[in-house]
Amino acid sequence: MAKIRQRKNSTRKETIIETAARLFRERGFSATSMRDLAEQVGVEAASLYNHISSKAEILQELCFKVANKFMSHIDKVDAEDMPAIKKIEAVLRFHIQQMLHHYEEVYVSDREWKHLTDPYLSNIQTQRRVYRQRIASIIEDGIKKNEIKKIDAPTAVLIMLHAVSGIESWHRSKEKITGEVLEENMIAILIGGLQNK
Amino acid sequence: MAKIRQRKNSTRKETIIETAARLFRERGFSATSMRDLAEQVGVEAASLYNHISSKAEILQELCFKVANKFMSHIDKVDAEDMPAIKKIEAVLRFHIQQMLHHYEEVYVSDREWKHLTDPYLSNIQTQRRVYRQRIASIIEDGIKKNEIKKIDAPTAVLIMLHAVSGIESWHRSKEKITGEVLEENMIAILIGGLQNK
DNA sequence: TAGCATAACTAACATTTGTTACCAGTTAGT
DNA sequence: ACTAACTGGTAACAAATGTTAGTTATGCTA
Repeated sequence: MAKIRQRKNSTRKETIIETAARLFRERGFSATSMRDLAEQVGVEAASLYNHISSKAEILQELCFKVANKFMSHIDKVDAEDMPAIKKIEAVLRFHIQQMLHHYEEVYVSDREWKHLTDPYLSNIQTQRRVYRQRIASIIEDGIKKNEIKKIDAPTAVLIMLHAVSGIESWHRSKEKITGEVLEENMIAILIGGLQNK
Repeated sequence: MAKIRQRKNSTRKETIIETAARLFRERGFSATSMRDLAEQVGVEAASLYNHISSKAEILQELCFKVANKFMSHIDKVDAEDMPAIKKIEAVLRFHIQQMLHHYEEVYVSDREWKHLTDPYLSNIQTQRRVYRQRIASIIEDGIKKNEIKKIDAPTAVLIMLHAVSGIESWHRSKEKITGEVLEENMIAILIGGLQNK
């Protein structure tokens, strides 16, 4: 009887969710069937239900894991005492690094959260709204202190966050510059674009 | 016998495709069924096939319509005689305006092209690659002429194009600034971020 | 080695899916 | 008025979907 291929120190549930993240990224949540997932895991579809309770649960775990990670990071940054522009840079760098090193789950939770159902859907929508609002507040603070250009803060947030999701193209491209260089380039353009000079 | 609700001067096929664009944006291509679409159009699912030949065809039409539009615009811009940074600005403004005024189809073709099947899939992938490459070339030209910061051109392209897709959030937000103000803000940040000062 | 929890399998389910076949009104051109 | 092209409806299809039930194999611990 074929056992689930256990990747290093992770439970079977974690293995399933990691694999699902990859498939959800490649094909989207709706276009990924439980049989697709099972095949990639090396098991029959029904066997997945020994570890997870539904397809929806997988997406929930992915989305909330990522949401919590970003939320607690901005807590930390916001508590520190530094110029607003530095806070924005810290948040941006965190996003870039997460997209570099936890690509699949970050990308999926950003693109596929719409397929959650209530109450999880409302919950994640609220979290996303709050999160963007917090970044906007930091930007507005930076504008007041003349660290940042006089621009519409929500627009700046929208640009920042969406620009980062472009790292998906980087992952799929052949001739990659290194992650570090990518990060510095993105910072140069985006922080350069926000900063008052 | 219920007739298709004819919107102003458009054929039935166009009505179907417009409605499909809206649903594909809201729910994604895979999560939109032909029965969903039929209901929104005000018709039975089978009747749709009097006007289109398959679900896939709808996505194809959307994707290639948008791709052609962007491709022919960059042709025009590239042929003109202006500084590289101005060309980039022109391309960026076009993207912004398209996202403002043809939101559904632009957004859908950007997000859902992965669900095309060959030969359309390969075709669109090539077009997208070529398009990004052309923008990158303009940027590299601008760097040579010291109009643009010394940055990695493909990274700049990736930021530009993905930032624009953030306009989706703007469409869904309550307290909207006007489209014109949004455009100027995006230009300020992104062109400001690229420009050598 | 016996026992038990874990995790795999097979079979089947009720729905939903995209699509086709076929038929019936409607409309436009002769 | 006759015909042909349209455009709608109903019924049905095979395949795919998420999930459950029931059973069997595995491997750890006593």
